[in-house]
Amino acid sequence: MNSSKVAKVSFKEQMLQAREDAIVQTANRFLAEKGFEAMTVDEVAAAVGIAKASLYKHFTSKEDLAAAAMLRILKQAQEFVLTLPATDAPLDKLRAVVRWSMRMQLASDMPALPRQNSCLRAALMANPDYLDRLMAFSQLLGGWIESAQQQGVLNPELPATAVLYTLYARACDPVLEFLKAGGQYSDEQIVELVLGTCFDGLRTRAPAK
Amino acid sequence: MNSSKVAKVSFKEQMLQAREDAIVQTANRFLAEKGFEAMTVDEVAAAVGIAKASLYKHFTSKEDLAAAAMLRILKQAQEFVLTLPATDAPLDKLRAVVRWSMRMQLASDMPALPRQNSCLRAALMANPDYLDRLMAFSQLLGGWIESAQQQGVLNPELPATAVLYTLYARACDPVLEFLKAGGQYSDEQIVELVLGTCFDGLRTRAPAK
DNA sequence: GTCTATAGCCAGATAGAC
DNA sequence: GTCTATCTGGCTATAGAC
Repeated sequence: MNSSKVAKVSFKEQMLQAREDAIVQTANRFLAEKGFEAMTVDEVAAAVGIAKASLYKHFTSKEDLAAAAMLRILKQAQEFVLTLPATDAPLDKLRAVVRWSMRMQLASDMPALPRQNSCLRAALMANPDYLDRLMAFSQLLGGWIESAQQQGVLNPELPATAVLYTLYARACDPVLEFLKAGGQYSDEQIVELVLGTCFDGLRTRAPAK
Repeated sequence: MNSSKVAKVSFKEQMLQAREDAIVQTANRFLAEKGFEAMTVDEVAAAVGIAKASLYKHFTSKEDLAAAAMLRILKQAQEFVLTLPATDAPLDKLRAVVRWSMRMQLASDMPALPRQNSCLRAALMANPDYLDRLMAFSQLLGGWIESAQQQGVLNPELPATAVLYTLYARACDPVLEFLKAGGQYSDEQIVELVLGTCFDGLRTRAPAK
């Protein structure tokens, strides 16, 4: 008897969690497609198929909802880097992370980074879980960057933070959108094209010695 | 008598034009700092020091106002490229244009490119003057890109449009904002840093033969 | 053309029944 | 917790006097 009650509660909680996931996933898509300001809570609720008031039982504000979506994508990024073989070279791991983020963007699953002067940014900076994860993720990538620089494959004259920001920025690079709108290239071609310009630049490479 | 009347009218028109320029310039700054959605017509009017209704005598809508600002920055870009010596190498001219756009961004004078799915974009695409200028500007840069590729200094394997978009995207690269927020580098250092990663990439260059 | 005042609308957030 | 219905504030845009 007791166990059935427990199972029942657990089932309810699972349903609740599943709904919350659906809300965040939907918000994530709208954030990726339209940005925080243009996204409305109404359309998120409508797309999920619930009333707006129900959504507000899960999230206290639009910023709170968007922050949950940003936290979700950050968690996914952390899960992704766990799948990378430890034997891979640091430079290859960095490339893999950028490739992953660009694929997410092309699939409309990557919300754009909030502007410096944005209310969403304020909400994120007030979220310790987000901040902690972002710092841990940045330190992981920062370690790879420094290793690659010591190995001589990544330009050692570049500040590690500048490299880090450059990689982060690929997740919201409008070049992907432009090339996709052109309709001339497949998603994978676009990813490899932009990945190449990111690491090798636009100039012609000197032939390897 | 007639001449004084003409002069008077001309003076009035000049004042009117000056006011309109002030409005567009202010709108341009807010577009650069907050983006189209977050900018309000109220704050533009307040910053200029006029009533909102007066602003609407000059521009029929918020989109119209923003389009005027986008047209203005495009005209400035066209004026800038006219100052480049014809004797400069194409690659140097491209570099100069990107440097100019990044300086404008750091000075909060460069409005962000509108998203593909934005009402501002629709207004711009409906503006023949803007479209014509954008096409002319793109063809000018496109010519320089192809020349640089034929000279072998710009990677000939990259599609010219991909190069063009990559250069355009530097004007709204969040990396500049991030590095500026860090407070560790001067604006000029940031510009040269990002210019370097754009053309030469993140990887270590093979030593020149 | 400039102003004050306001219309009209829309989106974020809430009240209260079930 | 979910819903319908509503409040509230802010923003675009306009009316009308001067």
